[in-house]
Amino acid sequence: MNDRSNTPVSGESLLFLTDEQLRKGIEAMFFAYRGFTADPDRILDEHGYGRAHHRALHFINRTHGTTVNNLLAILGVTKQSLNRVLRTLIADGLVESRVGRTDRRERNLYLTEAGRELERALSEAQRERMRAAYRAAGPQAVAGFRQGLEAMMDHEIRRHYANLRDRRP
Amino acid sequence: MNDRSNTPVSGESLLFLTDEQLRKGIEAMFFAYRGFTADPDRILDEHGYGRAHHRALHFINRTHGTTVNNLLAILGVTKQSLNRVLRTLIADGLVESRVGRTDRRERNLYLTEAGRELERALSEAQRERMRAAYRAAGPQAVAGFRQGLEAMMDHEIRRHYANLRDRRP
DNA sequence: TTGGAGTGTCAACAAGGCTGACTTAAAATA
DNA sequence: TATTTTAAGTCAGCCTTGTTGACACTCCAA
Repeated sequence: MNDRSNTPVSGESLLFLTDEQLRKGIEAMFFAYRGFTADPDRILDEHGYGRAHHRALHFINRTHGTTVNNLLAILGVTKQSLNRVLRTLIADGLVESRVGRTDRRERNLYLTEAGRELERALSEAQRERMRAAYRAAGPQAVAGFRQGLEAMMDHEIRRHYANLRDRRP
Repeated sequence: MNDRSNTPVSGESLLFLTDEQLRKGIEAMFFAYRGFTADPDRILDEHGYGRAHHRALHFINRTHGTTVNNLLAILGVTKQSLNRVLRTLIADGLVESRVGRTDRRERNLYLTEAGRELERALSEAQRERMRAAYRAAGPQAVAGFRQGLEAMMDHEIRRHYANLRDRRP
């Protein structure tokens, strides 16, 4: 329809992309994300949880002792929405909420042993999928894959992500 | 925790990936998908639609005259769920549903001019994001990006995707 | 002509988003 | 010290989008 030409993406060129090529990328993104979440979704379902729980577990595990406000910023949801999820995770003994030491208004969040166990099962499924994808795509594709993903994030979120990356214990 | 080593992914090696590297890939996937849907989400919101409407518009546009059953298979939702979305799109005059000519039980779905217009706005936002990502990642990353995404899909879905790709008019 | 496929619709429910209003406790500040 | 702001939690209510289950209609094909 609006395709400019049939010129493919050539090695080192100025990057002419047809609408057709872009459409394929868009659909690949859609289907890939579905594949990416499929395995955890099955595990979560067995426990009566959803993706929202997975996200919370992931980021609490990744930044031990993070505060509720911090989590809100990363996840980009409302306090009420997150609270509903956190409440069940705490009630089920997967997450522990401790009053902050320096600022007693804050709550620091930690995974319990049970929480770590579920998180490990979820992330292992996802890591395995990621490994398989990397294997299938080949070593030379790995860098390009990550670069493409990072370039697609919103800038502020990418900053967030970069900060998180460095702040690791 | 379970990191095997600090050995990075090396050019042509056997692909040893640390858990840390995999975790970064997992988070990149999460944040990238959010960026990927952010622009269309804003447009959809102005029209009172959601992502479900976007998906329907996309695949009807992409395979003109597709049947409801076809769409169900691609989207992976229930008939009832899709029907709710289709009903509003038809009522709003964005989608036309014509009784099948060869099999009058089937309905063939088409975008109206208004439907094409919205679809174009949505996909243009997404294409622009994709172009920017490719530009930022650089030409040598483009192939790797697509390969990584395709390798992450479920196999049956990838077949679907491949078929769709070839069946284009 | 009958069975089954494709489609549509009704009802009811759940997850997980949202807004708005309000409380409590603690920290920061005037 | 008194006041304001901040962090967290909660209640109520709404929306979208997913789910089941039941059922009706059309119409093709055996």
